[in-house]
Amino acid sequence: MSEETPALRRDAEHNRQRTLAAAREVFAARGLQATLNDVAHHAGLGVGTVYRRFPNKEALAEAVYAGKLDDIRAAAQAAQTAQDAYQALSAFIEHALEQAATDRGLRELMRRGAGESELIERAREGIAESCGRLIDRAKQQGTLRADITVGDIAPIVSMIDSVMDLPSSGAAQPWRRYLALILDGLKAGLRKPPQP
Amino acid sequence: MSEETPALRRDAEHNRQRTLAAAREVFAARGLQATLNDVAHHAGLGVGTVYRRFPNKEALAEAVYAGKLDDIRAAAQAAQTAQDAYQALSAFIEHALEQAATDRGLRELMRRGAGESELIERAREGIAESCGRLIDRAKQQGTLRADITVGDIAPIVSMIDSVMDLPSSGAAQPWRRYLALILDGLKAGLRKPPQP
DNA sequence: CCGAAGTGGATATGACATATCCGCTTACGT
DNA sequence: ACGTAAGCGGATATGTCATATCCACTTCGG
Repeated sequence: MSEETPALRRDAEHNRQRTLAAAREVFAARGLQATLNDVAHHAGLGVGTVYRRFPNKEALAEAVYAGKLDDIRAAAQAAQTAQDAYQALSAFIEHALEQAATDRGLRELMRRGAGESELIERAREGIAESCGRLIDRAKQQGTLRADITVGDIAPIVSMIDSVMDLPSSGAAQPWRRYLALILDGLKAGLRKPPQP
Repeated sequence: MSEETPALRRDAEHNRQRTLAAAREVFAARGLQATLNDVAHHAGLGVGTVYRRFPNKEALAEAVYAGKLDDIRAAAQAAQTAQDAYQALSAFIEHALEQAATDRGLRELMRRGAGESELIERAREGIAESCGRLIDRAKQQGTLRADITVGDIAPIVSMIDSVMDLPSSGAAQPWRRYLALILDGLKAGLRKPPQP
């Protein structure tokens, strides 16, 4: 409330946008370890210009990804309205992974541990809560294995993530195959009966 | 044939062994990015001593992991003798992942792409060949889904690997659960029929 | 007991990313 | 138009870190 932004000069604002756009592209293509020099050059600007608007890479990354993470969180919340919870959960996971598939920076951000980025932390909380609700509901509907918990979502996402980093030889989006395989394994009532 | 090793002095040979042992421990615990300084210190030796025996970290890592990789390759070959190919394949994958589970360095080595280490390259070839045979045989025996290929093994291993790197909260070896989930998904004839 | 082999660890070297600084340029209110 | 505050560029200072070397000293072993 007290943080009055003094309004940027028009060219400065323009360059700020160019910086954000460049950062989005560079982070997506080369990951967060890309240099602010890289970003600046890709935007056709000097490094100084970038540092004038963003104190450091962390801040720039937050500006770039805050929106995307909110979208994902919102999607998890929106999934609550569906009547088939298992269906909604699957669709949400696939949706989230689609974002990750085209953005290496987002993948690296998602891999960050607990205290490494409170931006992620907040997103994770919201998403976990929504997923938890979906999971409970899906179990009640008898469509999800009873032994699945919220804690399984992160590992599953991480597993598919790792496939995306592989030097994909062959099919265009191999991760979809593996995701389908796993999601299928989560379904209730598909097990072969112990012994006939 | 022409490479005559001039036989080390007794203390030197002893230190070489200490270096290898320390490297095994340090690489296993902290990964290949650990410094040769770390290794030397952990062995109670000076850096110079380590560099006298191993020209660089790469060479030390090869000395450390050549054996382990050969073992894995051998296990893949040995699996051929089993009569149930699907069973043998599952067991082999689990065996390989058990090695990876306790050795971060090995995990990092396995993640290396094609041209990054010809040590891995050779191991990969042998393993791929053995797995290929097992896969073919399992399909013939009707125990493996027909759409699975050798190319699926690496991604699957990579997926489980990624779970091992996660800040495991909860069960001791979460990866076994996920491996079981996936292996189960590879079985033939478990699909729910399209519609009753 | 002597010379060759081995040792330690301080340090040179080289990469590399972060962030700053300041002379010059540009926007824009008057 | 013009003055000035805002903005710009990018060379470079700074800091970090791993690799590898060097050489005075120690130890082995014939």
